Amino acid sequence: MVRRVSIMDIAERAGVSHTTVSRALRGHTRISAVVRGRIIELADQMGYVPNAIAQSLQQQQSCTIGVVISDIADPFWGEVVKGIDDVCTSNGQSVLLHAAAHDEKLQITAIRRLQQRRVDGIIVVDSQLGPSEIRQLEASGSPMVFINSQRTFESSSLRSVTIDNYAGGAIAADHLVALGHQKVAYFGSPKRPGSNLKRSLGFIDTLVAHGVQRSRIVQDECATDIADIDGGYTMAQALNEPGVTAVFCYNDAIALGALAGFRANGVAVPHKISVVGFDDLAMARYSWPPLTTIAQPKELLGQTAMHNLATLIGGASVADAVLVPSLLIRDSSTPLLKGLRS
Amino acid sequence: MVRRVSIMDIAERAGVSHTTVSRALRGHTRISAVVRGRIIELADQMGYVPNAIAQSLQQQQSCTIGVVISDIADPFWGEVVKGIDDVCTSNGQSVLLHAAAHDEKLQITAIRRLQQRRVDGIIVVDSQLGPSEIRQLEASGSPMVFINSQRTFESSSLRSVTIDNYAGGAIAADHLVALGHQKVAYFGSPKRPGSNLKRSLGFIDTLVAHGVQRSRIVQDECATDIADIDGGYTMAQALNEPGVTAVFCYNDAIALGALAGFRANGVAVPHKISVVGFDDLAMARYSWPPLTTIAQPKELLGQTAMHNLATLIGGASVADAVLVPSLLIRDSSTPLLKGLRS
DNA sequence: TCCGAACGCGCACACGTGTGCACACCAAAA
DNA sequence: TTTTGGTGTGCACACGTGTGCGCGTTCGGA
Repeated sequence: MVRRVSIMDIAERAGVSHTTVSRALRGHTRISAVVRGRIIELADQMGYVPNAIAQSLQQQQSCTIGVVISDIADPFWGEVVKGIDDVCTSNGQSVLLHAAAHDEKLQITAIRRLQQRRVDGIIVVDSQLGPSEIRQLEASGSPMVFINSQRTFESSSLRSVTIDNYAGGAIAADHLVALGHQKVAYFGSPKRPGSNLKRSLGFIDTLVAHGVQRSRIVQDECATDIADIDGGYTMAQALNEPGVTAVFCYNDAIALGALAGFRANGVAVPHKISVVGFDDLAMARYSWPPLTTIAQPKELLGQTAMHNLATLIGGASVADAVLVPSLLIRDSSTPLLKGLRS
Repeated sequence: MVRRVSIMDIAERAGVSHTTVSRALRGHTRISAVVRGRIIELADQMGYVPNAIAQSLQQQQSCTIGVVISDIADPFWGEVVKGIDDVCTSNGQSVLLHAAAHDEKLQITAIRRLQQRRVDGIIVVDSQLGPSEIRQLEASGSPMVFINSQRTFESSSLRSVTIDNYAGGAIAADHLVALGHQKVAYFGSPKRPGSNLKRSLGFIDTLVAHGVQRSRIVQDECATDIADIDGGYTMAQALNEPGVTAVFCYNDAIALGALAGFRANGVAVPHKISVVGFDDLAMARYSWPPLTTIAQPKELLGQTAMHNLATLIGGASVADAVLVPSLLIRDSSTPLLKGLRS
């Protein structure tokens, strides 16, 4: 941290007290126009940059938001963070970023470090935290909002913003059943146990409600230590269930990998098998074939979380938010009959 | 910022001065074992969280790194930030993120805000800043490192970490010429004038050196206000030069869009046209066809920048770093003869 | 001329932490 | 007993900023 000019330095040069400088720069009333003018000019000329650290200490607020994120390189979370950052900058706040892979301990230490930095509030993305940690965090008093938490929790002070994963799974099932598919697969992600379970449950329940037999729904999961897209590729290659005509994937990354995996196996999408993703990544529109997917409002997710966090910080209370996903039909899914014809 | 227990509170409860508490918690010598034990226990029991803001003010360093980024949702920058964050967390530092689109003014204001926060150093990614701004920033005294800056600059104190864009373009040209292509196109990105120019120059110079006539090299550019991938799509659709058998794209996003655009036009890749990208995004391996590309060491870019920034902060000096890209041959490029045969 | 009000500014403190210096205490050596 | 040296602790300050309160000055009205 470079030594920089302070209001004391300006005060000395201007022949006034630092109090006067502070008031002049902050546009306080009851400072004579001449003095104010001279101080402002002097500050500019001396290259004064206000010390936000000292201000934070004095004002007891840092105007800083902490964000704990499982994987910053994931394009999905990138869009969410963009939404957060948008609201932050328009609020005059800054974002303190801390990565913490899908791991309880890492997330807790990240949160602790943010609390040391006295952030005004914290957004945790893809949280793996359970009831006991939540209770502990409640006690710490920091306003917090969880985006797409992997575990549900009850809390009076901590809030969540979530996509309706169960509904998303149901929409995918509706879509595939409407296309005539009767034997389907689900490609899951064990790294996100909560949302994975809900998407699969919504999917399976709805299939069953439409009369699909449970035995005709097969499930597979990625290894936990590989990237989603690689997992999708290997699951597609490994799929060895005769008669499966459609796959619903936990997310677009898995689905995009699956497209490549099926292609490598000579299984035509969508003619032999339909593929449905989840998220609507920027890439999904341009894959081959363009991916049918359950779209999440990614930036809105971040913006909503940030808005709710801001009201929490303001002392008011907000409700948990649940955003709804929507079906985006492209070319990777097709009616069964058309598929059989080919 | 919630009111939290301070070392003064602990001191009062322990019946000692805050000095003693501070020393006990920091593991200072010459504090009796009994007193230290009691203080540590008390701190734990009272839920003490050290105030990093006060520490920063006292120590004159914030242990915080500012990052200015053009687009956090861009998967390329996501990987770079990951590299930065890795080094930061292992150094015990935090990352203050500020978005600032491809715009000089925005980047300057972002830097100013980071300086107000008294970050120990700043990394600017995809900078558009010219000599006059650079000189201004030099005067501010903050250690800074630029990753893939769009404009070259001379500076005694500010450092850069760059991929060798010219060499990357040359590699692409070598590859395509070796495959027998004699009429080629370049799909550029005006949003990044510096790297765009270098990649195209390296590409064109090398083509010419290999005997390709200048008139047989066509160039196109995205609109500035749309996403890369959309731009690639439209450029591919608009390409109306008979005889062009290969395209080198500014980056993978444009190339992936181009793959879709050619497909929509019924132009087979690589049989009718070869496509080469730049970056090696995670997706590039799984596109159809898998994308030949000039790979950048993305995480290494971030790590190197962070390492160099750390030494700069430590008062030592470092040299500018130039990392070399490498050719990754996949299926989107193919020999011309084979292409003609189909 | 006198008095109250408004104005312009500084003193002193607070925020939470770390540290140089001094001081008190105790044990061992002279 | 005095000196020396080491040990454990507190005082007072610093970091840079904002603000309640009080003091001196000026101005307008009676």
